[in-house]
Amino acid sequence: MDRLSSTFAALADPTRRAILAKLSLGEASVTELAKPFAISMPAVTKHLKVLEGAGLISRSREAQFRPCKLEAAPMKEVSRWIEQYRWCWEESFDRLDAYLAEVQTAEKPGKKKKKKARKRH
Amino acid sequence: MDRLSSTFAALADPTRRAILAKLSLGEASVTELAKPFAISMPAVTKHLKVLEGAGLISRSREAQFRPCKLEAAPMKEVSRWIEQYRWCWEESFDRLDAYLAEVQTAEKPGKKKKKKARKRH
DNA sequence: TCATTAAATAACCAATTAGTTAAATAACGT
DNA sequence: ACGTTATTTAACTAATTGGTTATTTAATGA
Repeated sequence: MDRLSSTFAALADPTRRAILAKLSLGEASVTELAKPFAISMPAVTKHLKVLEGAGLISRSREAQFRPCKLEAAPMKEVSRWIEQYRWCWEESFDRLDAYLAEVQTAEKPGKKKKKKARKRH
Repeated sequence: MDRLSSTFAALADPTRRAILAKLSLGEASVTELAKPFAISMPAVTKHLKVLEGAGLISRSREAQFRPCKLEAAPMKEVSRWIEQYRWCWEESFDRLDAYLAEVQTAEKPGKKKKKKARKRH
C-alpha cells in the first residue's frame, strides 16, 4: 500500500489517534499507552504495529521497555494532501456569506437578488 | 463510527482519493467517475457509498444520472485535527537545523557543541 | 537460578472490506 | 409499449481488521 493510504488507514481508528495524542506529550512504554483502554496488551501491540507500519511512530529499547516515539512526518504528508482541497471548504464560507447576504436583502423586500460569479464547481 | 474515523477510513483508499480529485474539478456522473478505473460499476457505487457515508460527497438526480458533488467539510475537520500536530513536524526541522549546525561546527575542530534547550519530547 | 515484569507471537474468531457477476430499477427516446 | 442507458441491489468470495486467550521471549533483580 502507498504511504498516504497506510497513514489514513492508521488514523482511521480512535484508539490509535488517542495513542498518538498521548505520544505527542512525550515517549511512552506499551503498558503506559495501554492503560486508558479496555483492551488487551496484544491488541495494543497490534495498534502500535499499524502505527509503526505507517511511519507514525518509531520504537527503541530501554531495558525491558520498548518506548514509542511520535514521528510526525507522515502527518505532514497528509497535511500537504489535504491543503489541496482547502479552497473547496473556504468556498463554502463564500456560499454561507452569499446566503447570509441574501437573507438580509430578503428582509428588505424591494431589493433584487445579487448573482455573484461562482468559481468552478 | 465517529465522523473523523469514517473520514480517514474513506480517504485510506487511492481509488476514492482519485474520485475526490476528479470531483474537485466539478460534478460528475457515476459512469464518468468509473472511466479511469479497471473495476466494475458496482465497485464504484460502493466507493461512492463510502464517500457519501463520510459526508465527503453528496448526490442528486438529473434524468437517469446521479451526479456526485464534492463536500469538503469533513476534510476541514481533518485539517483542523492534523494541525494539532504541526509543531511536531516543524520541530523535526529544528532538529535538522541543529544537526546541520553541528555538522558545520564539527568541521571546525576548535569549537564546542552547543546544547540548545529542547521542547517537550 | 528463579520469580517478576514487559512485550511480542501464535492461533483463533467475527465483522468488515473490496471486489466479483447477475439481476433489478429508473428514466429516456422512439 | 419497448429498447437503451445509467445506476443500484443481491448474493457471493477472499482478504483484512480488531479483538481474544494462551504461550513465549527478553530483561531485571533478589
